[in-house]
Amino acid sequence: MRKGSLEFCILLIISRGEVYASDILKELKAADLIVVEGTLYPLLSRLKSMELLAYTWKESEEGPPRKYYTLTEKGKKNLEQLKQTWSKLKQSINSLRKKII
Amino acid sequence: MRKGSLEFCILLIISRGEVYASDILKELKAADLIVVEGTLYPLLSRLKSMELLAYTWKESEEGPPRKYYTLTEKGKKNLEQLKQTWSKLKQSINSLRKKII
DNA sequence: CACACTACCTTGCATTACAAGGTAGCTCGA
DNA sequence: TCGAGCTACCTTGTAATGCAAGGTAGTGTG
Repeated sequence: MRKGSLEFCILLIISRGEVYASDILKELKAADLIVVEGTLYPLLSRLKSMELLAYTWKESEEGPPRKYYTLTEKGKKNLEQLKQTWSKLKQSINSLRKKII
Repeated sequence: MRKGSLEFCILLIISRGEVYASDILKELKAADLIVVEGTLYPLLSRLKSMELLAYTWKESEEGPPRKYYTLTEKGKKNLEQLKQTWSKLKQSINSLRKKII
């Protein structure tokens, strides 16, 4: 019915610029969405294998290297799709709320 | 993360007046939400066992009797909760969309 | 009385998210 | 120089959600 709004959020965040997992978790937390590592990593892997995301390893100045993610062309298209899906879902729920018998 | 927007939709529909399963499916379809029987019936049972819904059997003028559902007090409270959850999710996603780096 | 229709429900599977736990590189202080 | 702690990655097992497919039974109609 709604195909995971989390995926939508992740793609939104990555669309704004190269980030690595901890960045994403921070952004989600800032937006008041609680997500844990055990959810995020498998999802990133899945999106990678679906070719919606690409990553490059980058050295960090403090600690181990990081995987920085970006959207592929396919990922950008998919994000546009999800924006529409989301907008439709909002409309549907709105119509259910307004329609009082 | 979002605890099923479908449950929200079902409760919304039932909150507007006594309905039976096929009514709900029609309403969902009218709102452009595709749901099938195999999804709806187990969900209704679950909501019943959670005491959010109650039903009464009613004779039909054409065909077998129907289960008409209504919200319990608990169900009404739960629906208010879900309205808030939904509103927060919308805000969260909005904030992610607006915030362009 | 058999067939079609309506309305109920169940089973098995795929996907999604979480809790919990595990590996390994890097830095810093003793 | 080495080990404790941090950061960052990932995996496994489990619960919940939703769908596809199929099944049961009452009712009306030709």
